[in-house]
Order: sequence, then C-alpha cells, then structure tokens
Amino acid sequence: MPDRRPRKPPYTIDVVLLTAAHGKLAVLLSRAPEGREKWTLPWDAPRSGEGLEVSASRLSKSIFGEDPAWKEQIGAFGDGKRHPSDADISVAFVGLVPIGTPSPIGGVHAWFPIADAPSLAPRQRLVLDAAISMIRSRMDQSPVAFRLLPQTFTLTDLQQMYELLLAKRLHKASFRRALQGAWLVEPTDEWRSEGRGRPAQLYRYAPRKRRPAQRGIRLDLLSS
Amino acid sequence: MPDRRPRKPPYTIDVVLLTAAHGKLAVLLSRAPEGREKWTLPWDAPRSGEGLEVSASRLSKSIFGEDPAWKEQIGAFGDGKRHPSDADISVAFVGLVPIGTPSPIGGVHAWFPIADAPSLAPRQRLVLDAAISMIRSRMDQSPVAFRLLPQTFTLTDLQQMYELLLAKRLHKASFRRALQGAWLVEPTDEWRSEGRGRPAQLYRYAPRKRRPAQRGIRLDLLSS
DNA sequence: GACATTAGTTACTTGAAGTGACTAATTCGG
DNA sequence: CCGAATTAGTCACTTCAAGTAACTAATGTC
Repeated sequence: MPDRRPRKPPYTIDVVLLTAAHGKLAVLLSRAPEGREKWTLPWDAPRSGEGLEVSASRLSKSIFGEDPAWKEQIGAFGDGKRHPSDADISVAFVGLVPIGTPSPIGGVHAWFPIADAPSLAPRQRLVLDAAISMIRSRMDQSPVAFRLLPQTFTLTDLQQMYELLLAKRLHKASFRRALQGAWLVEPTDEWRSEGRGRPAQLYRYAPRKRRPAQRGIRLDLLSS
Repeated sequence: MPDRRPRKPPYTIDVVLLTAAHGKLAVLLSRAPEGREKWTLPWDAPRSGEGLEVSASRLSKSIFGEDPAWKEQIGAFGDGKRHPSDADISVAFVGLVPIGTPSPIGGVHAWFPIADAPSLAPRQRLVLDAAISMIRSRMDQSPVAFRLLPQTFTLTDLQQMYELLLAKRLHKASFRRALQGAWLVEPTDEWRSEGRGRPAQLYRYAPRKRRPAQRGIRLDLLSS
C-alpha cells in the first residue's frame, strides 16, 4: 500500500482500524514489505489537493471497500520517532469496524489483539497507544461502543462491549437503567436465541434528542 | 514571526494561547503583515529536525519568554481551507496562560475576547473553534481550570473560572463539596481581603493521589 | 419434569449533587 | 460606636442517580 515515490512526502496518513473480536480489541496491521518490523499500521502519502479526512477514507476503502463506521483524527505525530516512511510527521486517524464485517484482506492484512500486537516502528507504536486511549476517553462523549456492534444487538452484547472498552465489570441493572435514561436504543421485534437460556431481545442504536443534562460537576472523575 | 522562506513549508505550527480576562476567555492574536485578514493566530514553519512540541514551545517562548502553563496538541488541519501560509496542513496547539502573566507583547500581539475576535483565515477559524471546544471537554479529564489561575487563588476565584469554562452557574456548597472530595487543592495560611466583605483564604493547586474513582457510567452525559 | 442457563425486572440501600438558610468576618455610612 | 451591606464559608435537608441482590421469565438438557 505504501506509495513509493522518489520524493520524501511532506507527511503521511496513518490509520488505526479497530474491531472487537473474541472479547478483545483488535487492530488491523499490514505486512511490511521491508525493514526491521514485519508489520505496520496502514499508511500512505497524501495525494495532491486531497483533504486529510479524504485521505484517511481512501486508505480505509482500499482495505474494506468502504469507510469504517466511525472515524476521527487522533493528531499529528513526529518528534523524531522512526516511521516506515521517512516523512517528518504523520497524521493519524482511528476508525471503528463493526464486529462481523467481512474482511476482504487477502494475506496482506491481519487483525491482532492489541495486547499481543507485534513490534511496530516507534512512531506507529505511539499512534496505536494514542488511538486506544482516545477511544477509551471518547466513550463518555460519543456513543462509540455502538460503532463496534452490528446494526442490531442484544443488551448483553452492548454491556459486554462497554465492559471491554472500559476494562471493568458493570452491573446489569445499573447499566440498563442508565441506558434507559439516555434514550440511545430502541427495541426491535426480533429475538435471538443463543442455544441455552432465555432468548434476548434485539435492539438498534437510535439516539433521541435529550435535555441538555444539567447535572454534575463530577470533579471526582478527574484523572491526574 | 512567520519565517518567510522561498520554499513552501511542509506544514505549519499554529498556537492558540488562551487566558481569562474580565470574566471572559481571550485569545492571543498577532497583527498580520499582509493579506485580507488583519490578524492571525501565531504560526511558524518548523525548523528542520525539530519536534512538534518543541516548535510550539519555541513559538510560545518567542512571545512570552516562557512556555504556557499547559499546552496540548489539538490536531492537524487542512482540507483545503485557506491559511496565511501556503502550507497544505497546519498542526495546532492550545496553551493556557495564567491570569496576570505579564504580557511583553509590544503592539504586535493583542488579547481578544473570543466572542468578538476579528475574522481569521478559514483554517485558523477552525483551529480556534477546535481549541475552545477542546478546553471545554478536557475539563473533566484534566485540571485545566487551575492553569488559568495564579499560583494561589481563592475558592471563589476557582469557582468563577469553572463557571466561565463550563458557561454555567455552579452552586457554592456543591462546588466546594466536590472539590473537597477530589483532593485537588490545599489551603495556604494566607488570606486575601478584597475591600468589603470577609477575607477569603488562599489555596494552591496540590493534587493528591486518589482512589481510581470506581463510580459512574453516566450515560446521561452523552452529548450526541 | 427437575435443573442449568441466560434474559430481564424489582425493590431496597447507598451516596453524591441540588438547594437554601445559616454563621463568620470584614468595610462602609451614619 | 453601631448597624447595614457584603463577601466567605458551613450546615442540614432534599432529591435523585448508581450499587446491589434477589426475584421472575423463557429457553435447552438430561
């Protein structure tokens, strides 16, 4: 995928595509054609006159055929860290791919659970870490968890996704109560039977307008 | 300040320096040497081999003689929007300057309340807006409000700063209760008399280690 | 049909945030 | 000198969200 031109590009676009698989977050890596590291984050040089978002979309489409369900810029990275390109800086994006998206990735790409991703070039390592912590912190501002689920899902699926992203257990009743108050989902008339146990109702993501949520200073949530 | 070289730079560094003055947020702008807009955000081309953070620091130092009390990258901006330079993209930083910092800005720079800032180049307008919304959203993750206050301050000062940044009134008792629980400040043995009324005790910012703050899903805080 | 298993709800407890009224210490005007 | 005005700081009560465990519901397995 790297577009090897003789001239050093002014910057690169790097994308961190994440999905959830087998109860873990996983990142998409590409086989590196050369160099010390065997794998890289997908990256490319921008085409002339192309916006940043557009470049990231083009790169994602070249892998999946379509944009990820959600995508946001992480920032610019440089500071002398090594990168597969010799560009001074890289502008990184993170994108979320729903569970169960067909992955037409023919040998060149592979999903790695983030815990045991292979070694990357230092700058890409930073990018990956920033992507993870960005997703974790975006959760309370944007309904990111839904972007990792298929169109319809059970409330248990949703809760497990939140638990995965927050890396902590949640209580069923509390979770559902909060969800009810948030007006984020609506039930479908379908049910899914998962072998043993009572079948679960399927829901879809359907955010409603809501009051501005006056409450709360929550200084206790400060991290540092 | 723009370092006019013949070659078009690969990118620029732009900084949004914010302070609080007269109950409003204010941004530092530089007088533009030419072009349609009369004012610009401070910007410069990077020097070779210089990291992003370092460039932003250098630019800040060229204005204040020192780094701002706090600084963070906002991201990369481009997408075809016009910029005082002809660079394709700009990497933007936001920095906070405590109230009462001496401003050795001789005619070239000026503070503008953000509500009535003059028109800027489109890309810089985006940068400024992103800086404001970043500060507002960073508040619950990082003790940003303290970075706009001097070393010591009264609790009323602090509350007013929070009210300024959150753009809403807070109740005194609630605010102080939350503050107590957050272990962010400690009292000094100094008091400040502000004319009439009881003197207020001065506090300093002194965050303590705290329990990981288990509580809270707060789905109700989701914005969209 | 008893039991295990998963889904979904209910009721009670805990604890934080909302609120207004209270006390405390100072200046100002008579 | 004294009382009103003003600002700082605290207290007590109310309200409401989150924590928790026990309950009911619907399915599969033996």
